[in-house]
Amino acid sequence: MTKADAPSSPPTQRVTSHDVSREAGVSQSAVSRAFTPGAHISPETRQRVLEAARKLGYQPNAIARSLVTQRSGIVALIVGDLHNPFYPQALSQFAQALEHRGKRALLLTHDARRDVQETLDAASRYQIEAAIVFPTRLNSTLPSLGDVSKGGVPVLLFNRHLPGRNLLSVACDNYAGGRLAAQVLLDAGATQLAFIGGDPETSTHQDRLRGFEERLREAGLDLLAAPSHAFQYDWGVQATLDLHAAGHVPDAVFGANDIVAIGVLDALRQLGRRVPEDVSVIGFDDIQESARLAYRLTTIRQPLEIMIEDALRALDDPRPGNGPSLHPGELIWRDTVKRYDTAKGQT
Amino acid sequence: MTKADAPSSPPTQRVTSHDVSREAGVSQSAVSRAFTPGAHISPETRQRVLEAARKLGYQPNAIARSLVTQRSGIVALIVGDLHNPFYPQALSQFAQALEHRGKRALLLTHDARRDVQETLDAASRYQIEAAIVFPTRLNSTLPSLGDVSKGGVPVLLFNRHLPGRNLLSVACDNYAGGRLAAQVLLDAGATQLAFIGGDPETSTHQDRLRGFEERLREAGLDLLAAPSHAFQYDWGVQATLDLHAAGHVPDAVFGANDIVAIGVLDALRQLGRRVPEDVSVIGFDDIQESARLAYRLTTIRQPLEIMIEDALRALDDPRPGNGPSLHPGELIWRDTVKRYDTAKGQT
DNA sequence: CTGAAAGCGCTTACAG
DNA sequence: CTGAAAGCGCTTACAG
Repeated sequence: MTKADAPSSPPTQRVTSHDVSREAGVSQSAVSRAFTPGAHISPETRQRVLEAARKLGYQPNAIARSLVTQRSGIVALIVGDLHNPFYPQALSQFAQALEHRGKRALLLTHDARRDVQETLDAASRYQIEAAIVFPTRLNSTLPSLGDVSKGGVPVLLFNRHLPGRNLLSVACDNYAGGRLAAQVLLDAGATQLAFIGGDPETSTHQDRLRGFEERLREAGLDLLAAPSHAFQYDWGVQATLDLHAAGHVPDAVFGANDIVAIGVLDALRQLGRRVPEDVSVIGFDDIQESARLAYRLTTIRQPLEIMIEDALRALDDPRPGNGPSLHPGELIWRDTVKRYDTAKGQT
Repeated sequence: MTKADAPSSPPTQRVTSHDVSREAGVSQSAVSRAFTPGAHISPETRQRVLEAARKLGYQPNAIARSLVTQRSGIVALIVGDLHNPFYPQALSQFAQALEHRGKRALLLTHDARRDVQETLDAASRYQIEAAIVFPTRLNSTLPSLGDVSKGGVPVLLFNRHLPGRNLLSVACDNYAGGRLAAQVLLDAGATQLAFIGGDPETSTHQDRLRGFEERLREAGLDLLAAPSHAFQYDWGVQATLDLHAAGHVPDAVFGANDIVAIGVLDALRQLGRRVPEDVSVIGFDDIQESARLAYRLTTIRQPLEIMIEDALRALDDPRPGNGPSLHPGELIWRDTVKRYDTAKGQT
């Protein structure tokens, strides 16, 4: 039943620690110890084992190891649709950070039609040590998420905060970011400020809006408008067009994230409005696309690396009360917000 | 030593098939059978087991199953840097397609500093059934890749073709795509055609260039220039600026991929050249960004879904001679190439 | 259809 | 330091 091997290839079939022990003339335990960092084994034996292993092309079976150690070393990365390029970037950085810690990332997708719980169940069969959930919209699936968290495996929400839940969470300080966006726009001399939202059910949308609106109110200003729908380019375009069609002409727009803000910019250009002379635009995330010469979007950068480090740290010590960690966003000045002095000159 | 449990949470500790068998009053084998689709088990017993399982929150241990069945159900997805948004998209679609087949994706990163072999070794410890490699530049690591392929686990290169190697490979027909790009640009009336390349060591770059150049030559034309460096936005900008600075003024540019072509567009705009009136631009891939109103890039779309299906099919039957599958690209007309009739009017 | 038992490839007390 | 042995949680012949 074995397929004919290519001439030069070894007789294959999986090579196990027994094969190596035979080759090295030691016990199977010794082979195991040779591959275990802190194990009690003489340097000579280890050397002999390692050589035999190399000769046979032996790689320890991580599956078997997981079974006995009860630690799989696997962390689940659960992603929804990846329309927002912010997430792929986070994803690969997570995978890399996990590897640095000797762990592996199991990639699972989650579409809106199914419950996240299903995906988490599937993941739990692989004895994952933790799960990191990249959100699209999670609201509909909140209840079940809590259970998993209790069930033993810590679940961490990336870039979302679910108030009142016993979930780990790492996010940017979106409220402060919202305030910062308002501040920047106010400094630019804006008085007619609009917020083009994303998915209104998400904490990112809500927190950014709240911070933005609050800061405006402190300045004695009301929001010109705050339509919301989805974190998508098309929506940014549409909302901007609608806004102007309805006679609401902003002199500053805060896009709920960069993808939306880029849609805003393209719509503004189509409407013949000059950025930043006629209208300032600021976004959130700082994705690659925002730096294109065609956009040069001023935005608030999420400190991805720090957030990821923090996420992994939190997962190492998943205290139930290890509430959301909030990281301040960083203002990235580019060309879509009127400069202070320019504003002064014009006001 | 067990940590104190939260009040409402069950006594936890992993629940196994033995726990379920006890609860259901059957043997452990019966529990196993209840969770095995085609197994010989009476509907009643299965029902009883399933209920007990639900009650206890039992999930079969996929790790243990893998050990005995010798099939992990895990496929490694090995990614380099994800600067090109084409790959994240492919990545998540792969993960999804694998799930549809009951398999899981193990996500591994590969940076240019290390050998792909290391990553493949790490993956093989998890008894992966196959590996799919998303390239950045693979040339330096070719030799080792062949070995793994022979070692038993099929390795498939996505979007690259390594001639003469015993590797599986799925890619777009880049040669034909190059010819198509030339055809489209010739039809637009162009006579001064430049190719802005990507990484010159990659098959995608080479094949697209070859097809492009060949078609030009058939039309009695020479390439105006064909600088190459990397599949990056900044390079597209730089190369275009350099080209013009050197006095090579193209009336058509083929960007080796969309990211490069978008850089070309931005540089052209900066130079004050009108697209497509003064110069036509075509790209390759059809990433999301290409559809932005600011770009509306005419491009050749890679048939991602078909390529992925084909990749998974090939992995199911990894015949050594299952050479590269080539899929034709699809021309996506947008606004960066002069229309035929327009061209006619102007020529 | 059902259960007892062997065994997948490891790790880890336990003796020596 | 080293080896023999038990056991991680399953699947799967083997009898019945």
